Amino acid sequence: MENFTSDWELKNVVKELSQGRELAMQLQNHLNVQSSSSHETREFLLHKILYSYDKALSMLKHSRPGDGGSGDAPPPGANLDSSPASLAGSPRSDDDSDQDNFKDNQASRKRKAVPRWTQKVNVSPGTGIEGQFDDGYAWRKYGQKDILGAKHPRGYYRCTHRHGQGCLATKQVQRSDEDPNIFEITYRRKHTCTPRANPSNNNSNPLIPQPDPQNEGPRPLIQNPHQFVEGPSQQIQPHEPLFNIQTSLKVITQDLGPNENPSFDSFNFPPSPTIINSENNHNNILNSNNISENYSSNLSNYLPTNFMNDDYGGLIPNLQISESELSPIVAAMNISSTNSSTIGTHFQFGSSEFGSDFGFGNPGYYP
DNA sequence: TATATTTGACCTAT
DNA sequence: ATAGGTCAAATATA
Repeated sequence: MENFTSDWELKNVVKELSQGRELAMQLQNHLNVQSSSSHETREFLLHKILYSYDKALSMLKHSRPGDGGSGDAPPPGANLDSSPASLAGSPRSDDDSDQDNFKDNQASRKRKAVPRWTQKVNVSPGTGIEGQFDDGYAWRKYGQKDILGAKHPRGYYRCTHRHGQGCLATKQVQRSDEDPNIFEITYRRKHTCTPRANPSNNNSNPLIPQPDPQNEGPRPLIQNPHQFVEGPSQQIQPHEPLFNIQTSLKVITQDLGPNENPSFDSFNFPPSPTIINSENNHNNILNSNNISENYSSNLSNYLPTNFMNDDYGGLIPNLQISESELSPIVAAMNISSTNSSTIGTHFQFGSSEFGSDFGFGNPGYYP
């Protein structure tokens, strides 16, 4: 077990290191030339580099025994780390896989093993905007609960297309006790709804990644502009490599574990936030080789180039917010950002539950 | 009127 | 028994 449990892990380490090198070279170019690159750009590169190294080191340290890592696929149950405090008790993941206990009622009520991944979104303070991200998915709030030990209630959201299209994707938004500016968003299940190109979104957010129209249909919708109590409706997408950085918001994403990252994270900020994200690309990136390219393009422009969709098992988290609100918000963020604002996201994958569901539509339950 | 949110009750897992 | 997650009626908003 001291060895990498799987080729997959080894590849990831190599990939991370290669990526770090690539990024370092880019940074070098930026430094040499007085290019138009801004500090943010450089900082972004720096973050990426550090992240890559940290990640690689982390993999080396843990080199956990893998489960069955098969090939390139990410091993399903690895937890890298931590469970956020706020998420406290939740994750348990293992699923026994018994599905059995289903009562007749609603399967949906059962907390079964469902793949889930968490992202932390840091929003600049004072803006009052608690995160708004538009990943192109529409969410509808269906509940809110006070969580033991947490100062703020947790909001529960489901895909708006649940009934219409049977999309079972859900997410939970929990505001951090310590940092009110941080929201932990846990996604479950991937979207199965059909995509529908929504012009409005695109227009406003050019940066927004677009999932494939064919696979999943993320469509940018917005919903409750009005209230956001503790849980903003936001969407994050772990998968796509796009990060939008639109304002000065910075998004930092990290994935905790190589295994876990389902996909990528992409955040879209309508306006123009700056995002720093890490990638979790293992999965996402279908072509690992191109990763660097993607980054390059992203880094340079901060614009996403192409994404792939998530096909990764549907783990696609989203942050969503109403655009209408975003604009203003973003603007605010920009301002503040100068100094401090940042939106950071961290992904954590949860554990376990990736088993079979991971791949796609899960069987799980349908309404 | 249609759609989204709020909120208490209900259900399940621990 | 308790905490977390979901449902669904009531309410709010466009």
